[in-house]
Order: sequence, then structure tokens, then C-alpha cells
Amino acid sequence: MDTLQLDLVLAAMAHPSRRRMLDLVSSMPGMSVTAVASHFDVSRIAVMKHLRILETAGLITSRKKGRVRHLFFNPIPIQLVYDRWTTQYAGFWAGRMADLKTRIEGRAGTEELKSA
Amino acid sequence: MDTLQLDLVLAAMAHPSRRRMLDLVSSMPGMSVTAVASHFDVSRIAVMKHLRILETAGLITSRKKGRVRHLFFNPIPIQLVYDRWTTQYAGFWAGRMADLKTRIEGRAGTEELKSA
DNA sequence: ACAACATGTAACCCCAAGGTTACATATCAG
DNA sequence: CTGATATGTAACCTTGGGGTTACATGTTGT
Repeated sequence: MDTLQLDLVLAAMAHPSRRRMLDLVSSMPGMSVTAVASHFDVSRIAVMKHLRILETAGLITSRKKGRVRHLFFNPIPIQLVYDRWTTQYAGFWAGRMADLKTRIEGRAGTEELKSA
Repeated sequence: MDTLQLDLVLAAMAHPSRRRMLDLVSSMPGMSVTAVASHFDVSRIAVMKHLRILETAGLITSRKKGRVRHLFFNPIPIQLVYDRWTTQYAGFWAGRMADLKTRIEGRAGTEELKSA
């Protein structure tokens, strides 16, 4: 997963309303834009913009049937984000999950690293 | 994890520079603010603001020794976000995330994780 | 002591994110 | 056909995120 895609996904997830939209769409696959908008106080256009951001990030897909756009949740980008994250900080994760004390003692010497 | 904390963490991670800062601090625990700033084109004040956002989100901690602030990476908030999503979208993950978790917990070294 | 250094605070600027209203198009129901 | 419905586009406004410079404070080394 490239940095651009990662940025799109994280930026999309950063907004509480968009996370709520993901919850909605994932719990009711195929729901319409208007149906989503009915759960929010903001205008339908604002909701549409949020949905576009989510779709650009790949977190939502949509298929138009007649005049209705059906929305579907796609968890793949989130999987990729967390796969990357847990891999990048693998040392910390493993330490936390295995034995916290061991991790701290094992890294104690590195705290005195020069910061040039 | 409450919505406010979740929002802080995701908003903090949404900025590419802040993610790079997490990488830096996690790779060199205890490094100073100036040391972090030296890796970026923007001003030291801008970097300080980013670091404050990261610290407010709980993604880094710091303790001051003399005139130097030493920075430390804290992976716990990411773990909480991870838990939130895996439970919420449990039906979508199938065995995918469970497999990732198994790889981390049962890890023998960071090398095999990077190869994943 | 004092000069150089690391960090902190304050005041300000710019622009994009997030919101709005108004209008346009296309499709379904009667 | 015709009106109601679902979505899309356009133009605009406002707020806050991210950046800057200037200045202040505290600490280290000589």
C-alpha cells in the first residue's frame, strides 16, 4: 500500500461522521445515499461529499440501480492500514503482548542515543 | 475507548508528517524535539505543534531532562483503535485479522514479520 | 558570567475542509 | 404525461489546520 493510498484512507477515517457512515453502510449493505443522510443533521450534499471521500479512499463502493445509488462497505483498505501498522511497529507490539518488562529492559540502553 | 480519544488518535495519524514523526521516535527512543525537526523542511515550531497533537492523542510521551525534551513512542492507542475496528467489523474480517494477530503474538523475531 | 542552545509562547497568515443554498438531471409511481 | 423522488453539479461562505516570524525562558558549556 503506497503512502498516497494510506493517506486517503486515514484522512477519510479521521472524521467522526464518516466513521459513523461506515458503521451504517456496513450494518445495512446496499443502503441509499438518502437513507444515510437521514441519520445526520447536516445536508444531503454534505453527506454526499463525505461518501465521495470514503469512496475515493476505497472504503465504500457503490452501484447505481435506476435513480438509486447503493452503497457497500469495503474493509480491505482498513486491513491494509493495520497490517502495515502492526508490521511497522512489530517490535513494540510483540513486546507489549509478550512481556512489557522484558521489552523495557531490553531497550533501556537505546534511550541514551545521541541526537546529534 | 471513547469516541473523543478515537478521534484524537485518528486525526493525529491522518497527517503524513506526523506518521513520519512516529516512525522517527519509535526508531530512536528518547530523541529530542530539535532532532526530530532536523528531519523536516518545516520550522521547528510547526514540528512542535505536530508533536503536541501526537502527545495529546497519547501516541508519544515525553519527559524533560534539563533543557531537552525526550520523546517516546507509545503504541497503546493504535492497539485500542485496532481493537475497536476488529470487533465492530468482525463479520467482514473472517480469519484475516486473527491470522495477523497470531503472527504478531507468536513472533520469533521482527524479520519474519517484515517479510509478511 | 555569559554566550550558545533547546524549548515554549504569542500573534498572525493562508487555504482547504466542511458546510450551505440554488439549480439540474434522471427515474419511478400514479 | 406528470409530479414526486434520488442523485448530481455549481457557486459560495466560514472555520480551523498548518504554516510562519518574533520574542521569552530556562539550561548547558566554557
